[in-house]
Amino acid sequence: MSSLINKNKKRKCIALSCKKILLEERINKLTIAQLAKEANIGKGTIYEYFENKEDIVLELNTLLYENYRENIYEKIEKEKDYREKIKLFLTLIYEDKFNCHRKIFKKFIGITYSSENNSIIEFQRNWYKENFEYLKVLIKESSENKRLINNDINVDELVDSIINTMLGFFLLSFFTKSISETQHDIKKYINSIYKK
Amino acid sequence: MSSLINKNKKRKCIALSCKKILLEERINKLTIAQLAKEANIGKGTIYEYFENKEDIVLELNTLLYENYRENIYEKIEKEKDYREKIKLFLTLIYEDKFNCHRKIFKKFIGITYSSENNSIIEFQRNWYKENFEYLKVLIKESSENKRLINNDINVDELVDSIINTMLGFFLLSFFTKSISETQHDIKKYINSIYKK
Amino acid sequence: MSSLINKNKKRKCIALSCKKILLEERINKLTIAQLAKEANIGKGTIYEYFENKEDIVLELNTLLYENYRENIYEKIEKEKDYREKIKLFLTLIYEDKFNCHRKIFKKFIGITYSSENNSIIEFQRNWYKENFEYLKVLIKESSENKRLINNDINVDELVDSIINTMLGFFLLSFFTKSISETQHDIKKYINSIYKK
Amino acid sequence: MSSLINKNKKRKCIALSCKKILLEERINKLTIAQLAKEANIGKGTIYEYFENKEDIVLELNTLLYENYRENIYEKIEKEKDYREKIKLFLTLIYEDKFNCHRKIFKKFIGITYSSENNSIIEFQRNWYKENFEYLKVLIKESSENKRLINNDINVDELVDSIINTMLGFFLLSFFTKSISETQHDIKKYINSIYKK
DNA sequence: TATGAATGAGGATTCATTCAT
DNA sequence: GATGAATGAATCCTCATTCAT
Repeated sequence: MSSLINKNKKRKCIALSCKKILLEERINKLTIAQLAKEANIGKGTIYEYFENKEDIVLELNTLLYENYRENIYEKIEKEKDYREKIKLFLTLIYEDKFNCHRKIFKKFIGITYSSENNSIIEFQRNWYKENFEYLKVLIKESSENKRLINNDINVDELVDSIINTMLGFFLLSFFTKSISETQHDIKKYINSIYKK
Repeated sequence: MSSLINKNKKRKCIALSCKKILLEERINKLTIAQLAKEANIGKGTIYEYFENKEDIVLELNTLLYENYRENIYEKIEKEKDYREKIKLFLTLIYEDKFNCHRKIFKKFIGITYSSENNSIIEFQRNWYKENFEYLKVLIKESSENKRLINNDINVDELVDSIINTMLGFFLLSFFTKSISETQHDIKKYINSIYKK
Repeated sequence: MSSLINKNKKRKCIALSCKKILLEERINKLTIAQLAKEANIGKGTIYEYFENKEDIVLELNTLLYENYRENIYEKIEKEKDYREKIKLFLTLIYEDKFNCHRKIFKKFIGITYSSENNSIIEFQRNWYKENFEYLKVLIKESSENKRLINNDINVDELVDSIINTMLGFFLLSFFTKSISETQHDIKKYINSIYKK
Repeated sequence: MSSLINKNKKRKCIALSCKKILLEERINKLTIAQLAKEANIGKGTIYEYFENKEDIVLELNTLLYENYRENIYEKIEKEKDYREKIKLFLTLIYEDKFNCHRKIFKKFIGITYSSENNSIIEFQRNWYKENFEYLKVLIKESSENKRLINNDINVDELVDSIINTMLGFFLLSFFTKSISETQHDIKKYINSIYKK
């Protein structure tokens, strides 16, 4: 049992070693040899813990995502106003402290749409579900206090569209806008779904 | 002069040969040798027309995108109702006839977020600009007839958020929803920005 | 007949175009494509005038060597003192105006000892013969005025050893000494074969 | 520690496999595939021990040069007469037993003047220094017994010129003279620097 | 005579993976 | 469990050369 825990620790350790390299290089420049060196272990050892490279990147992404989530959930908790909570939910990723996370998430998206790895697809589905549920609660709470601009809208549909929009903003933030513009525009967007 | 035209034709021809392979394989399984065979030309010939593999995929993507755009613009033209035009703009990509386009676009997104190729970044920027301008016209026209649910919203911000949402829907259509659900949800989303 | 002359002119023209590239790149970076571009002719045309790349470099080397020879012969002619003539014969190559020549000669030596091209071997043999004869005359003349330190030495042997030494100086000038040191040392060397 | 020794042994082993091929082919015909085959190892293995092809040839040259040096130093030691020692120093390379060495040294010179490899330049510099120091000792000893023909000459300059001459003889031995002529002429040359 | 598009053999190099220690 | 030397398939890309125009 403790062996399993150790195995898990080592997995994390290896995956995190991968982070430094991935921040500097594109994924297909990440080599097992390089990774082994960075993690101070033998090349063969990596295969004791991972099936392949994508697995490692998935593990890294999961770790970073969990870290990111904990961080933002905590912050969102502290905020009392629900509309502001929602804004935080969509914009905290653009804070400087998440620069690395953003870069890795970007590369992970690259893999997601290049490979056909099932674990990755699974991760994406879970990401959606989690965000959906979390945002749904926020929206419901917020709509009790603030009136949504559209009274008739189905909450599920609204939540869904917000998540889609959030994803779109994230993706385009790498190409068409600056970070601060993105944050600003997201806030405007959130305001636009509420009555004045 | 005619040589340049021919050169361009050949570029297209080679890029299109790439399509068949790309539909079946992931990008890093697309080899120059395979492509040369498919295009019935020598490996060296490919390098007369393209700098590298990414260039070819970019050309293919551009070709398909232009074809897609012509197609949908034509259809949107025929539609009289502006809200419907917008719906078409966001949903036509999910029609069966664009199945291949969707698959290639997906792979292209994979490259976009994996590589640091400047031409690809340029393509993304142009994609955004074009869509922004096109959609802006539609929104303006539509808001004259149909009243937007949010009277005060800045049109640019609205257009921007719709494009972001459109992109988000597209990306998640590969993982979380069926094509028909996606289309349905997009229509609901568009309706939600108008008064009843 | 005039066709032959033209053919020769073109050969020279192509070979000279090769110079610019060769000064910047190592020989195996010199490509026919690059050369054709520089010479403003078609790739195929080059094969009308040359058998292969080594042939072109040989032609270039020959051209430069002839130019160099004319130049130094002229200068040596002007000098009256025979010991000084000999010094000029060995040191003029290190003048700034022959920088390019030196670089090309160096690359040519690289080819000489890498390939087994017969024309190149022939060129080397002729180079030796010519220099031998030319230097022999100088030595003879000089020994009539200045007394050689070694009275008994066979002139042929002396000439031979000087040419060998000259070659050695040239080769090591690329690695172990500065140009000015080389020139200085050569002069000392020449002085050493004469009585004070 | 013993790993380092083994690594070095393997390097030598690979480099020596290169010898056989190099004796038959020119350098740019020496392929990694061929070399791997000859050395009975995988192509990839070569890259565990060497950076590139030039590195391998440098290693081979170094090995052969060390072997050659040991050999001649031993022989020179046995000779008592210092003038004869010097003659041996300049002529032993032309003995039949060094036929292979000579051929490889020739090819190495080809690389030296074709490439811009720093390690190779370093090798050349060291070669000069070593020979200079070694020959200087011989000259000094010899000049105590035999009187140099030129009493005033600076020993350093004399040594330098002899090395240059030695190099020149070596280079021209591939083109203008037979081995035996070369040996003969070198001996004459050495005699010429001494009084009768 | 001149061309330059087309070629494809060929080579360097990479790197995930294995397996004996 | 850990290792890292050995591997060789796989791939990109080059470039001399040809030949139809």
